[in-house]
Amino acid sequence: MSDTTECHIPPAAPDSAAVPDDDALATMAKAIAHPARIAILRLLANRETCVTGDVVAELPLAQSTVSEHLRILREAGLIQGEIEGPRTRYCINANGLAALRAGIAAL
Amino acid sequence: MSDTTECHIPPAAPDSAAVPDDDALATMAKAIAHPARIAILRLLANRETCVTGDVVAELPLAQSTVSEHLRILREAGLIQGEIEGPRTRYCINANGLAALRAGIAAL
DNA sequence: ATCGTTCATCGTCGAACGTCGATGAATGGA
DNA sequence: TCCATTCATCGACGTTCGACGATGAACGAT
Repeated sequence: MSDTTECHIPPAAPDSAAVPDDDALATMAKAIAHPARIAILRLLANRETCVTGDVVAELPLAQSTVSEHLRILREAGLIQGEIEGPRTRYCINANGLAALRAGIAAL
Repeated sequence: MSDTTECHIPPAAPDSAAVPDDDALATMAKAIAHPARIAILRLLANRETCVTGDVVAELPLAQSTVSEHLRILREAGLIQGEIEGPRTRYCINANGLAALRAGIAAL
């Protein structure tokens, strides 16, 4: 059942795209308010292999720094990570991204 | 010819919605990454009177703090201000907001 | 010409951010 | 069982942010 080559996003809500409140929107905006985190989002959107080590290899930053950026994105709800043995596989959280878009659209 | 009750947005580009580069996107995202600035954008979107003093009156912040927030939004290209005698009238920059939406959409 | 109003800018101070190296927990392989 | 790999967390350090009061420039009215 486990699929190690694909990040399986749980079904969750299909695409309700609920508009977040101001604080949540500010948090999500802050999450993408850094070039490194934008690069990470782009990386996760364009690759199916989204293990932490891969992200570290693509960025000119220390492993601890990348881990911190991943934490910020995860806590903002824009990505999600699942532990996979000794490593962690990250992927885009489509719902979070939809909420961000909805929040911006509602401005 | 001068219209003191309406913020006349210069025609500019209709709605090209060019996707900004990562740094510009990060700057715009940082601009809305604060509840007070989100509140200001909402204020400017819902009112036709957008003089600095009005914004100050609506927020629980000092005049200098609001002025700083307005500067950040202006430099990010999300709002624009025109001097009108002793006061300054601000309004939404539709093109900047469209660029932000385009940048988020392209993530 | 003088005064009051309006607003941007400056200086300051504490809090939060961004980065790094070091450390340690968890896992899988030898 | 022991070791190597992977990653999150911690502590430290410098930078940036957010807030304020004070100051001064620009303008209109008297």
